[in-house]
Amino acid sequence: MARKTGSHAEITGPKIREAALHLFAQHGYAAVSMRQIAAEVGVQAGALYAYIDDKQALLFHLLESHMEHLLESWRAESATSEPLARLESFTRFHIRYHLDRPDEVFISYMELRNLSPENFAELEALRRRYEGELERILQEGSAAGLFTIADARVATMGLIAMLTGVSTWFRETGRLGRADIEEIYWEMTRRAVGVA
Amino acid sequence: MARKTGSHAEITGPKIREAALHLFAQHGYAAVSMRQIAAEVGVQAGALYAYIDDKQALLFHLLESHMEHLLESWRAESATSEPLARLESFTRFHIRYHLDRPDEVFISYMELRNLSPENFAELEALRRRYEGELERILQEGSAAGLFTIADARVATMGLIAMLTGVSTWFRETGRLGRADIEEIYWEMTRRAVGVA
DNA sequence: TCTTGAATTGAACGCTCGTTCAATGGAATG
DNA sequence: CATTCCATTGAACGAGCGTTCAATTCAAGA
Repeated sequence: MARKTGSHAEITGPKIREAALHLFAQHGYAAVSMRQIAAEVGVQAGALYAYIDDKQALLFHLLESHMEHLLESWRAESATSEPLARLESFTRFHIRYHLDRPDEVFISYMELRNLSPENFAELEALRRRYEGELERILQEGSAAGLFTIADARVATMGLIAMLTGVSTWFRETGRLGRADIEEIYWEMTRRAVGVA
Repeated sequence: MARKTGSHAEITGPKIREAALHLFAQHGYAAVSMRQIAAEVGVQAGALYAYIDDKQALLFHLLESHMEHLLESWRAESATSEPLARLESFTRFHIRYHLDRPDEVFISYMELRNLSPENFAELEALRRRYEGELERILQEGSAAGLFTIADARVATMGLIAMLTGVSTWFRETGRLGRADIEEIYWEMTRRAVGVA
């Protein structure tokens, strides 16, 4: 047998990315074999290479499109309002987005070191752009006398780490719902920048 | 040739753990081969098995002793004083400890999923105990009316994520020194729990 | 219905993996 | 100096790795 009944590039392509995303998140890039990905898709390992150049490119494109989609989504939601409202908007967006995509978030932080140097550099740039969005809010709020922040860059890194961390422990079936989490984290964020 | 000149168990044993720690942190557990570790130590791969049961046990013992040492160190430093001072003490301790051991910290957060279920459970328990130390401070401070916290557990997770995150971006040669970082993070922590 | 081309198979490539173990040579003891 | 013991070698094991490609079969357009 060769071509399978009902086989289509538009179906198999996305399926490969989904399977890879899920498996990479679960076991780690290095621990997942092309044969495992293929099995999840329902094809033989060789078939994957009609869709990807190699394993490395598969990982890179997953991370790249995650970061690009993150940036696009934020820019679509971000309105040009005053700093405090923008900070609240960013905080809630970040939490929501990260809770919605635990696999993408996980591999974006875990698998950076498995990228080739060039791919790593490109992803770093995207990550910095996203961090820059928050940093700019903090700087503008600071300049306007609304926030009291010793260092915008450090505050950015601290807040992003805190907010992103939610995806490592939050469980949909847990004691608190998403709305509760959003509220608590927003309060902590607001206070951290010196707004009572 | 067999036994090498100057070979000693007390030397090779620690060397293996050091090499593994460093390589796991750099490339990830799954991406590092026993032959790579052996090469770093300066022996053949087979020699490692005089010191460890298998690769999995090597990882586990690295993570286990890191967590145990972290707990011991905190308990040695932690005095029974009032909550705000304890919180400050914890904050500064956590930052200092994590900046001092970037490799241990890295693999402790990255390689949990490469542990067998039993080993994972044991490490989770240690991690929870450490988190519990902070959570208790927050609860006591809350009960004493010193802190204003919506949920001690969520605040714990948020603060630990923020504080631990410092080790992902801090560079010894950077713009700010350790003392600066400690100060800024302590201010953010203090504010986050509602202490002006 | 026939033809063309796209999607997939399955075998094969050369390598590397974690792990075992008999053999061996240096260290330690007396 | 002889002996014992310990640390290590180096080859070997079977398995799995990422990747390639000729062969094959199904889908789709004429």
